Amino acid sequence: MIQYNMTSRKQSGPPQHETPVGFGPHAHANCVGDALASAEARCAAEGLRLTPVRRKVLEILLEEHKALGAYAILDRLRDAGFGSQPPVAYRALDFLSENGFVHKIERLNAFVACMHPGAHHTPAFMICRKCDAVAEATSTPSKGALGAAAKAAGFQIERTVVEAEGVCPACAETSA
Amino acid sequence: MIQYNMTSRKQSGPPQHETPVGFGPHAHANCVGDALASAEARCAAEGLRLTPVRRKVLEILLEEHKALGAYAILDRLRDAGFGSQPPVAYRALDFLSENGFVHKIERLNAFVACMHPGAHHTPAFMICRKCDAVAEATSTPSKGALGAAAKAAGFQIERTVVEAEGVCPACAETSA
DNA sequence: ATCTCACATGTGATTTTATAACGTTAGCTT
DNA sequence: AAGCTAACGTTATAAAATCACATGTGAGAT
Repeated sequence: MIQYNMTSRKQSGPPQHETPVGFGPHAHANCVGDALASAEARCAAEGLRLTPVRRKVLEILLEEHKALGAYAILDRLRDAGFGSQPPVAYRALDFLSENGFVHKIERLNAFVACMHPGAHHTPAFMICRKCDAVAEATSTPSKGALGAAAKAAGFQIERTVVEAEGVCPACAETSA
Repeated sequence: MIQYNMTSRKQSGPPQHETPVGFGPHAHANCVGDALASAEARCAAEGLRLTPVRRKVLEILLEEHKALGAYAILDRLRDAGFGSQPPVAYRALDFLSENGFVHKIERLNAFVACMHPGAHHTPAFMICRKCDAVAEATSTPSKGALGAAAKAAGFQIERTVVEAEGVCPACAETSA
């Protein structure tokens, strides 16, 4: 199994947009630990309460490193000894997504851990329809055709959902 | 109530992208009739079967001119004497969206009639969070930051979801 | 003309996703 | 300790989507 870095910051040539997080293997233990630590730090700094359930949900999403439905998360919460009714998961997910630690993938009715913690950003996602792997990039939809259309129409954009569905490199290879 | 044209083709200055459909009033009877006629024509030309249920669902969406959930559509189907179980609506919606006559708004779990019938396009939507009005524009997400990220990651885009949530001109005025 | 095969529809049941409502608990503030 | 607020646990229910299976229907083959 090849081993390459997940972010492209250190690679040869990503042009001028933010780290398009790639697919494939990477230093996962670090990635989980670092992200959790950074979430804790930010919560402390901003007076947000990263309670055990919330922390566990974030950990689950970081561990899995793919989009999980609320009920899949709930199963894991139950296994870990937390409450097992839907609101437990949904409330944690609400908190985490309001604060940018996780994002909802509308196309899948599922959730992923944020790959650009800390940064204010307008996320964009690449979703593999074969393996459900999800990679996060950043987009600037308000600067392209959509932004122009919004301006022309007098529409004030507050939030954008940008999701691309397709086939990830690994699955493309497998099927070939 | 002001009266302005819905398409911007005839207006002063939309740059070089396709007709960003605007919000607000327009010649609705024509719009519904024309769209239905054009759908019928295209189905005839391509050997697609625009059956009564399918036609009715398209008509409902054109009439309402906003995003409707499958169950809202189902209610109207029942009133019109069609079957009243969910699959009736979902199957018609599947057909219509596979063939580009309607689009699903993932953010709302709802459906709208296509405003660019006939054209192959990658739709983008502006959704008013106050009144749920939806305007359709076209986007070129594969040409911007997302396209670059996909290329860098080796991800093959097959389909994109682009939805902007915000406030439409009418609602912005009302609240002011 | 009728057979047949693919496609479309009707219906009941079920699954999946999400929220409402309400009491209890935990951590702060005073 | 009293009182406040945010978080949690649980029951119940709503909303969105699909499964499974019987029935109907229309176009081409025989």
